Amino acid sequence: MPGTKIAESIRREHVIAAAYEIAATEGLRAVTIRDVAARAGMSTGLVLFHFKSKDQLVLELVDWVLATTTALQVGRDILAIASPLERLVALLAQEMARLSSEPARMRLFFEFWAAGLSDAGIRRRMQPELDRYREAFRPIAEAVLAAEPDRFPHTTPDGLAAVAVTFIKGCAVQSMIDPDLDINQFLAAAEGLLRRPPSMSAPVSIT
Amino acid sequence: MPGTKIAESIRREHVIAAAYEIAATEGLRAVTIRDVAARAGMSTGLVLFHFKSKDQLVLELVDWVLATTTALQVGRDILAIASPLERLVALLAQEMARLSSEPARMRLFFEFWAAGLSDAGIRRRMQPELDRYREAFRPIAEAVLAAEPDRFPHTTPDGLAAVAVTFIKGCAVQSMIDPDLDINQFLAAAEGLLRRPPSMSAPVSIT
DNA sequence: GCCTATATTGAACGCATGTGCAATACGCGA
DNA sequence: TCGCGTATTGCACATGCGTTCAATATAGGC
Repeated sequence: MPGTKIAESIRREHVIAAAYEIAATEGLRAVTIRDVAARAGMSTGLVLFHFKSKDQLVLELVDWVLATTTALQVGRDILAIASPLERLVALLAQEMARLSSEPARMRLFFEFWAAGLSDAGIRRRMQPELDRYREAFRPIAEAVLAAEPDRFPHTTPDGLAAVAVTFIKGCAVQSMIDPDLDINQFLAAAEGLLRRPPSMSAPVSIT
Repeated sequence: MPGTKIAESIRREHVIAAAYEIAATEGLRAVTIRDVAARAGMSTGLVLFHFKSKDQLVLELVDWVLATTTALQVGRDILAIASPLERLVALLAQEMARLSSEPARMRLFFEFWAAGLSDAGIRRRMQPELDRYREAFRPIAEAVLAAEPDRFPHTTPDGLAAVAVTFIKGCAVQSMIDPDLDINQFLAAAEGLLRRPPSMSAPVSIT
């Protein structure tokens, strides 16, 4: 006995949300049509009516996770920092704090990452987003290199941007398995490594 | 019609090797009793005779992968470096080169990592190994802090060791999906960040 | 108020998987 | 040579999965 009709866009949102909740808490392996349908409060057939197949559902879940994970926001407070290197450090601090504050989301992100290695469809969705994220670091990386050319004799802006992103990824990976990771302690060490030794500026504050 | 008997230890090695080959190339999801048995050249029943269950097989595969992945070798050439910070940089370079040279192994490692978040059995096997790996960085981290106390005012040896390991993990994660990653370019940027600005030493060479 | 397109249901099918098990072959000590 | 414990086989079973589909309820145009 079919129930009341609901707008397609709302149904799709409910399904994606249900799939995300299951994937983020129990892993991708636990995402089944039946469980997703049950959590979304509908029948299994309806899920496959709105999403043609399970693969399609997973791919749209990838898009949904990426849209809320790999968007780099460079706020005015960061742009206002005069020293390029300090600006980069501040941006690193922001991203590490942001990504490590949602271990469940990062955990799913990396599960997709691993899945993308053997699943061409997932890989095709993730690669452009990741490239865009790294590219967002390029302007600041260029400024850092221009400010201190002697310090980076063999470094390209792309290389420095890649290093920054790698550092963020490492932090996110670590925080997945260690939710109590002390980000401040972490940043203090990173800051010491990055900053010029004779510096006496105050530690970066995380908002 | 059963075949010739073979020593149990050899059988177990064959099974683990077959499981590793499948997992490293097609992902953990592709590891099934049947496929592992086929690749190892035996029947499905025999696999479950030597390993009581599939979970048991996977757990032993975890051990096998960890044994050849998270062992930190600090050679004499690195110990001979006078400057603690240069020693740390050299060790980072060695580990990044080592781990990124085997993307298939790292890929499986991180798949276990993700699996450990929802599978307590896998987590219990990995956690001690990872702690040991990080602990291996502690002596060098202590030396770095002792050599330049002004540079790291709020940093503990554990914190610095965690940062070093995180950087390595980030590099390994990156190289998984991007096998053509230019490690040298990567290291040049990292070196510029880590080293004291007026330095004029030669780039670190990777063996 | 009917009628058609669409949404929705739940059962059914086919397939792959983990596991159990009875039958059988092997190697070794007596 | 015989017998016994162990290794080995391949099939059968139950389960869970993705997917299909006929039946049915809903909403909106006429």
